[in-house]
Amino acid sequence: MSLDPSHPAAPKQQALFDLGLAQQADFLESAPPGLRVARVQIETAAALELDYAIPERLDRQIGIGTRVMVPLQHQRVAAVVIELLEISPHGAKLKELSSLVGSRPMFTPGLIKLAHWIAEYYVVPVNRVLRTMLPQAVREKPETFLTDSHLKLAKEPPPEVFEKLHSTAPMQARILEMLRSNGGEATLSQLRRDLPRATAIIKPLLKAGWITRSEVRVERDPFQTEEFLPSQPLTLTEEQKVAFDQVIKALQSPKEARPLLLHGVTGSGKTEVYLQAIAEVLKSGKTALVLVPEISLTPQTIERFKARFSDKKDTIAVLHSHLSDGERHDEWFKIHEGRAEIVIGARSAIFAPLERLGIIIVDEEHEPSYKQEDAPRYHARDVAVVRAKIEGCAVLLGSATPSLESFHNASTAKYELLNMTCRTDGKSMPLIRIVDMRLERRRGTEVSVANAGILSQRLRIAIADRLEKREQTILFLNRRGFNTSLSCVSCGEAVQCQECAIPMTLHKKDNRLVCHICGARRIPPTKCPACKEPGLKYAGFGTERVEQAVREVFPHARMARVDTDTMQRKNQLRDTLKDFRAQKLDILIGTQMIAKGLDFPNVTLVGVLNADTALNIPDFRAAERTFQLLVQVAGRAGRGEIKGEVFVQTHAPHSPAIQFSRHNDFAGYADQELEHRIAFKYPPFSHVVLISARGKHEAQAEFTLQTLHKRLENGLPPGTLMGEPTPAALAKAHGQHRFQLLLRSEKIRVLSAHIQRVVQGLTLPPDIIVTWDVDPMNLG
DNA sequence: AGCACGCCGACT
DNA sequence: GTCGGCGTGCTC
Repeated sequence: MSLDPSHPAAPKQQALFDLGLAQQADFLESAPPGLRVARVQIETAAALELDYAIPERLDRQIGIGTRVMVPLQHQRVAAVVIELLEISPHGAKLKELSSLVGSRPMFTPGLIKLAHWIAEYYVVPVNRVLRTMLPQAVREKPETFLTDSHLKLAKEPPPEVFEKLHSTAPMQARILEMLRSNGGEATLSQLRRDLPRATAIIKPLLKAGWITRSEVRVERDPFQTEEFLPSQPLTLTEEQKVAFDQVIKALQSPKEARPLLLHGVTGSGKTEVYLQAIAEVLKSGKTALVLVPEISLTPQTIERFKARFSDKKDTIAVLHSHLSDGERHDEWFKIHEGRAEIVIGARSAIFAPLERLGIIIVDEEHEPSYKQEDAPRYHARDVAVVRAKIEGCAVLLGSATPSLESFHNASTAKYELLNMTCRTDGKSMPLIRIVDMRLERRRGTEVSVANAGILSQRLRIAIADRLEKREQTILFLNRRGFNTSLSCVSCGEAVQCQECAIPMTLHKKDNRLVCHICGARRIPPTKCPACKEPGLKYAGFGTERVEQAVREVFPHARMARVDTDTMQRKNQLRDTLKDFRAQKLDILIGTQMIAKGLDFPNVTLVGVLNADTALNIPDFRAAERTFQLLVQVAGRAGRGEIKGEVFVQTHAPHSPAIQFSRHNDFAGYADQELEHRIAFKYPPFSHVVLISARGKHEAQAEFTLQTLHKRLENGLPPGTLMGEPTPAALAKAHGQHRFQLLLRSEKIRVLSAHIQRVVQGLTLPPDIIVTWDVDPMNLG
């Protein structure tokens, strides 16, 4: 991949084509005649389904999923057609649809079904779901493409004309020459690169008829400046072949096939299986949808797809949060107009309007980022399974550390399990060494004392060894800042944020205490804000402190810190990772950002500085998260020729998450964890619904939730376990007090329906916000 | 009686 | 979401 710095925003010229082309309504052939009534969902009004008559002039242009404008009282509002009928029960009083929005249905019938499923399952109004399904730019400014003027030499001007122009209008002559040397055509923006005033100069030429002008669309392509070296399919290992054959079977009879769960250890070549499966899908004229977590949606990931399908890389559409509105609009329309065969994207790409879907792939299916944190609070992996069912296509979930939900579904034969246990390079998994920091502290070696338990002696020796061998090290710590708390020696209180109930973190670079929830900053106090005594003591360490410690111990090592504090500048992360890959750096210290998906062949040592952080979160998934994190982080070590080594520093060396990750023993870990889950009726043995109330007034928030609790008790479906309203783990955030209520049930559809009933008749105090989350990923 | 205000249901 | 109907309660 290379970047062309000369015209970073230069529109891609190959993508020019006539504006009118895509607007032919070829989908109409399938619209059945005789259905005169359209049932629509009003976009702005929750659960408002109304019937409208289809006027003659729009006959056969209206299908399920068409966006339309309809008269509603005295207004004209946007709506989506969800059903076509012969007659309406509302008979005579039907008004007529006003007009179409866009030149073809914005939703496929499958997506309309999916929207209703989501609405019911997650207890959200369907209009909210439909809204989420379209990117904002598509919803608000559909079909607003960037255009350019395509200029063509209409006829070759005779020499005397040239001569005359040269003396009377030299600029005009120059433009004619430019066109001639460019094969008789060019775009206006091309001309303007050399002649900024070209727009005005071409006017007389157009008038005289020497050139013609036509408006063409220009794609805003997020990858226009990048080149991709074609790659060939790799030879599959035995294990990959077995997995691949199962995928092929599913592709051949998708309606009978179960969702596939591909459990492949890090480095087992899951992506190669995806790529070859997609190639099969494309061969049969179908399309493929690939979901990846936002964090791994890096240029490297996309490069891999574009490189493999380099002959048709223009048929790959990419959807993620770092696109500009314009780019997202154009990528979406590329899919909408049927010009995309492969879509790669983050969570919301599950709503890509692809037709003829052959397969949906969800990579890293265990990733919590697939859960949307605001309404509709859907889980893209679960939505993918439902969409595949609706579309009648195959669905493949992949992970080195499957979620227990998916693993359980595989154990109970709802899903089909495909295992890949070996690395493709035949290398063994890295050695994982557990360092008991309690012993380390007791031992009190001079270095560990100086570094307040940040680097164990064993890890320090290992780093020194790598520095000597010119191999690289990654140090991982899931906390930013210097110290993680500032507490009073007298009363023990930690300095908290005014708005949130958490201790503030010291960021030494600008000597401020920072709240990691709301971002509030304050100068560190010298006296305890609670008891007014002096004597405040910092404790706990973050990445900033680690960087200092490592610099003290290894003053000559070249290192960089990667967290949101250091990666503020655009492209800074990319540049740092590039330097690390080019071995201009010896040590990379960082948070989440460096834990996942990265592949550096020369990294032979990974240190997890505090494996306990994730373990101590009050959430029934804390251990599962820790296990996943350790296995994924360990996967960063030894991707190249040399065997990797991982040091995991912990105060809880015997905890199962840590012990099982040591041998990369997923099955052992899962068995053990599932015993807990079944004992406490937690997922996957139930579905959880988390209801919360928050507001400025603590008592009011609590009372609201208590009232809701009472209402839920009335007619609570049998088999539902309902807790009591309790303060949330984060009891106060952004100045609002938070309470929560946990419900569990094996029959989530029944519970959802009950919550729907209770919630719809709810009138809330104006300043209290109540939310409900079906299958939450965060309890707090 | 006349009017402001807020709640609630209808909107096709 | 927005509008209008209707009931309540206050003012003239």
